[in-house]
Amino acid sequence: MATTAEGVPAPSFQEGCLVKLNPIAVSRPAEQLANSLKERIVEGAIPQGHSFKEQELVDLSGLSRSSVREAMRLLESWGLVESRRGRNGGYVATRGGIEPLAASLDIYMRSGEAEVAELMEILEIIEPGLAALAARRRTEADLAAMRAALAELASETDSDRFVRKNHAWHMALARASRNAVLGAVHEALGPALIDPRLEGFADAGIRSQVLHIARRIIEAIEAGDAEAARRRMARHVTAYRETVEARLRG
Amino acid sequence: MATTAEGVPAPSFQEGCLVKLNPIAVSRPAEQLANSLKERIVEGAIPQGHSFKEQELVDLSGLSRSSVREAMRLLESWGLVESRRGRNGGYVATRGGIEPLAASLDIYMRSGEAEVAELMEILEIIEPGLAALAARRRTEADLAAMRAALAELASETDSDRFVRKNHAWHMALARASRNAVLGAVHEALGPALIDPRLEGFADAGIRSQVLHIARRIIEAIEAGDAEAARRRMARHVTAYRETVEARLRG
DNA sequence: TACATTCAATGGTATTACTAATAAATCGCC
DNA sequence: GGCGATTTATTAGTAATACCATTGAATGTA
Repeated sequence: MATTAEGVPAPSFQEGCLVKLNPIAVSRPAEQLANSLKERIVEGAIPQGHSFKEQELVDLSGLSRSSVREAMRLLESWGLVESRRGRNGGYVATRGGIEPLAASLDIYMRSGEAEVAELMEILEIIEPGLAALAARRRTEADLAAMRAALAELASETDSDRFVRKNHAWHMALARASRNAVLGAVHEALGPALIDPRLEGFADAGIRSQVLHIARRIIEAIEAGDAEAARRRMARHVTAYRETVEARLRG
Repeated sequence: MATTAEGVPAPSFQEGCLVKLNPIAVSRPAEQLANSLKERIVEGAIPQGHSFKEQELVDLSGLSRSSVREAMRLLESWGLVESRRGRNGGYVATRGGIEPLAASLDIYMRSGEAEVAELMEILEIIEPGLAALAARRRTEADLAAMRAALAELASETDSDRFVRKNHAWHMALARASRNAVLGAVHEALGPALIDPRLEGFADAGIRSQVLHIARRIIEAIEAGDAEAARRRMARHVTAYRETVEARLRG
């Protein structure tokens, strides 16, 4: 992104515009600096591992140390820099990992923005896809992890813990899919699905059903049969949704 | 989520864990305050619209104004408070909207963390689901928006703009699905899918194919035929992925 | 009453001082 | 010369303070 001498991001996509008005004057120095640096890090103009000094940024931007620090805290919360104290310290540009995304998902879902019904829809859409991907890509380690999670699940008789361990096994499957974004979405669904109204939900009948289909899904994944894995998971999740809906209505 | 007396989030899903160590002591006052308030806002203990004064938080927390402000900036970046200046100003607790999630997705995807192949996988998994949901829930306004987007698409002959308008029509469909999370994921995919290697990709043949299948999908959505919409979209996205893959290889 | 002015409350920014952590540089001992 | 302990320099973290900018209520005036 183009920037002015002050390091403030210039408005983009307005080159041909004669009267350029910024309807909402952005007015916040820290935010402008943060966005400017964000763009450069994201598009690679600032390489991974590059280190800034706070003072350096103060001099370059003309802002106060407070504002520069504010900008850096934003970048930090976006996972784009890490701060290091002491001699040879500074802010190191780093690859934005999956954590900030997972945190945002977590907040969004737990804020009650998303209803349980919406979350179930997401499960119903992505889990069959994840199962299919897992069938194509699973390693022996993935299989071992899934089997271990399944064994944990099989030995659980408490409803509440069963629900958590069920989620753990689904997470093992998601990891085997090697799709980080969908994996993060799936992971963030977990806490949000623990609805207080579902207390004591997983009775013996439900537990045995879940265990049975889980075994069949793992078999398909082990065999590398993507379509079978997808189909079985789809049936599983749909059945789960219907049971949950009945429970929430009842 | 459970919190300690200090408001620091307790590690979740570690119930069975005997030795729970927090490897990195959280040590940061601002972060602790931010997390504490985050939990309370997310779980509703602090209701929407509740207003804090900066000074109030300074007194309650015993931290300096700088640290309190730092915490509030974090909450702001999470979309959980909005700051208002002037008399009767303060920080107002607000529902965390979809924007921070969309921003995180945007950063994650544009950081090169996600390969184009991974993004195509996501499309292939969620778009058929979105189409099915849209078929069940579309309003007349949704249909009008999709038709308008389609008309825009039909009149476009430039490859680059065609790709953008194609994404716009898919967005209209995603909005009709009324699933905000998947909609946000889909929206964030857009910029990341504009790969420089796909310059001039949408030639006349591809454009006419895309238009044809788009019309058929809209027909299915209009008819409320979820399965047809899903099927047609699945075929469409798979075909699109294969074309893109061929192009990227060639 | 209606409008303009003043004033008070509050977040935004800047400056300064000090603290804490870290790694390089130095010293002392063998 | 080399190695460990100590010192020192550099840097981010925290705090305190002053002032600016914005907002809306309170006040004054026609």
